This record gives sequence, C-alpha cells and structure tokens, in this order.
Amino acid sequence: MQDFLNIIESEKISAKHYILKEGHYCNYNHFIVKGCFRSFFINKKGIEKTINFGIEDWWLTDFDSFMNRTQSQLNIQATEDAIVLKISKAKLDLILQNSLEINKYFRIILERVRIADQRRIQYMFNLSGEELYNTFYEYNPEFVQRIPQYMLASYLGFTPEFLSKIRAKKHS
Amino acid sequence: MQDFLNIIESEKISAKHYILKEGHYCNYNHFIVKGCFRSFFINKKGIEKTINFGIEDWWLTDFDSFMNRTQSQLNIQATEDAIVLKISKAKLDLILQNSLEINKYFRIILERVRIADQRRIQYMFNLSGEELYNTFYEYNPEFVQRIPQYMLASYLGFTPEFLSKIRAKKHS
DNA sequence: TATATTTCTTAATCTAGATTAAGTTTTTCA
DNA sequence: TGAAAAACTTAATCTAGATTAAGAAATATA
Repeated sequence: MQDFLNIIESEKISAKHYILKEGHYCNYNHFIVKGCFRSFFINKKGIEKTINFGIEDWWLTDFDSFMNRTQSQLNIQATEDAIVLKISKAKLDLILQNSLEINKYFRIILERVRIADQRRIQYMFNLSGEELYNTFYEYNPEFVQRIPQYMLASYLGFTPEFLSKIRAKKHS
Repeated sequence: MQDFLNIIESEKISAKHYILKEGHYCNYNHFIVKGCFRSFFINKKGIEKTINFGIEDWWLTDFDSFMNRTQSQLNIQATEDAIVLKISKAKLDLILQNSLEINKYFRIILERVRIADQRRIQYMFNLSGEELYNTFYEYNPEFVQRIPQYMLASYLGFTPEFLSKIRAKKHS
C-alpha cells in the first residue's frame, strides 16, 4: 500500500482543460479526487459524442489506449475545476506484478464497471430517448444540474434539440 | 492453480438449452470449452434482445446477478451443442482471497472486456445499422454464418427485417 | 420423403428522433 | 456592468429504421 501511495502524483486541472487528447497515448489512469470529467470522441460528421462521465472517487482513463499502448481516439476533459491522482502505466504494471491487494482492488472495480457497462447497453436497447432521460434523471438528479444539457444529450445518444423537447413535455 | 482446477466442474449443454434463466440467481461463471451461447433479455414488448454472444475460450455469466447475488434479468442459452467449465461464486471467492495469479487472470480478462464494451458503446453511437452490420461482418465473417440472422439483428440493435434489407442491398 | 417448424424476405406504411435554422436566455470575463 | 460567447428553445421538415403482414426458403423431425 505504501508502494502504491508512493507512485501516485496529484494534479490540478482547470475547467475545460484536457487530461487526454485524441491521437495521443494515454499514459495514466486517473483517480478523481474532486471535480467532473467527460470522455468524448468526434464522429465523422464532426459532432462530439460523450461516452462517459467521471466524478469524485472514480477512476478514469482510455483503457484501450492505456492497456494496448495505442493512440487514443478519445478526449478527456474537465467540465469543472478538478483534482486528480495520476498513476502511470509503467509504475502500475510494476506494482501489479506482486501485489495481491492492488490486483484485487482493480479486479473489483472492473467487475463493477462491467456491470455498469452491461446495464447501459441494456438500457440503450430497451428504452426510448425520453425513457433514457427520465431514468438517468431519477438515479442522478443532482448530476443533471452539474453538466450542460448538450453533454447529457450526447451521453444519452440523442441531440440537444431532442432533449429540449423532452424537458418541455415534462414540465408542461 | 491446482486449487483452481479442483473447483471446476465440466458440463455438456445441448443446443437451445439454458445455463441461466431470468428470475434465477446466477451462481456460476462459465468458461466455454466448445460451442456458442447468447445472453438475452425480454423487453416490455415481449421481444428478445440479445446483448452478448460467447464462444470458445470466453467466460460468460450475468455479472450483475453473479456479483450482487440478485435475481437475473438475463437468459443464457446455447445456440449449438456446447461444453462449459463451471465455477461457483462461493468457491471462486475463496480462491480470490489468496491467489495473486487468479486475481491477475480475472483482472486482465476484465480489462479486455472493458475495452470491448467501450468499443461497442462507441460503435452503437457512431454507426448506422448498415455500418454496424458491415463492421461486424468484416471482423467476424465466420461467426455470421454460425448464428441465425435474427439473433445477430437483435445483437446489433435492429429488426431482422431491417437486416434482410441491408443484405439485399449489399448483394445486389 | 412429407409435414411441421423455424428462419428469412419483400413491401407498404408509420414514427422517433435528426436536421436545419432562427431566436432567446444565461454565463463568462474584460 | 456590458458585450461576447456559450447554452438552450422552438418549430418546420426530413429520414433511418420500426411495424405489420403475407409469403417463400430452409431445416428439423416423424
């Protein structure tokens, strides 16, 4: 555990700044101490597609780039002023060679991530846009206030205009 | 490793039979030695939605039910005659308490699963139905032959009728 | 090898959500 | 505190893919 703490670096990130940009290698896994981030890519039409959010106590990285040492297709941007703990791939690998506890820790986190991803895929298949928004709102009422609506629309898989329509309907 | 092999049970499953049914508790993680499975749920309209396939050398379970000891919303069905290795939650937990190697093994698998889930979500956002089919076909040409088309349509998130339309277009 | 069942196709009609465009409100920061 | 930028709304029009329905192939089973 002491080893683990020794290899962690703390960093402040201002709102709208990036911890990862498309085309770069993702060299760090980040633990969010404070603030909020979104990861997004830019599709063929030039539109930003938000694929994840991260808030306090979550880990955030582009796993594909981080694990496979490939150029990232994602951008990770702070949506508000933030503090993260960074851990580099090389140093994490070293610790993962021998530490039972750290392996357990990340295994358990990844199990939870898997469950969340699976639920999200299930929701995307099963729910209409309106239902997706209502479900998200129900489980994360405070979070809906915390981010611009157009990012949420993008995360839920539809346009900001459509989200506006849903809200108008709801409040009428 | 010997401990690990000791707690594994082998089982034969005939085509169309289930290793998990909706409403039951998922007590096992399954390693597929031979054959093919699909996991699906039944939506509000009574339509089967395939959310995953599993083939040789993959692990397959309902992680949500398996980890959280909740009733499963999923069915897991063999699409052809199959052989699996089963490992119960209780026994797996025991081994995971102390084994560095087994923790590493599952951590690494889950990292790969995370990457696959992430890519799938990205594809679902970015590609039209036609592009989803073409991409899937490109990377898994043999697998497309292996399962009924209506299951693939369901996995890709559209109707069998629409898949038929895509294929007609492609071959004309 | 005939019949039942499962899978696949075609085509007409319908709808959730996209697109475009213009205007309004809110936030930022000089 | 006022101008510029960012975020949000409304409404008209358009389209990918759903729905429905009926028939044709393919596959399984007796």
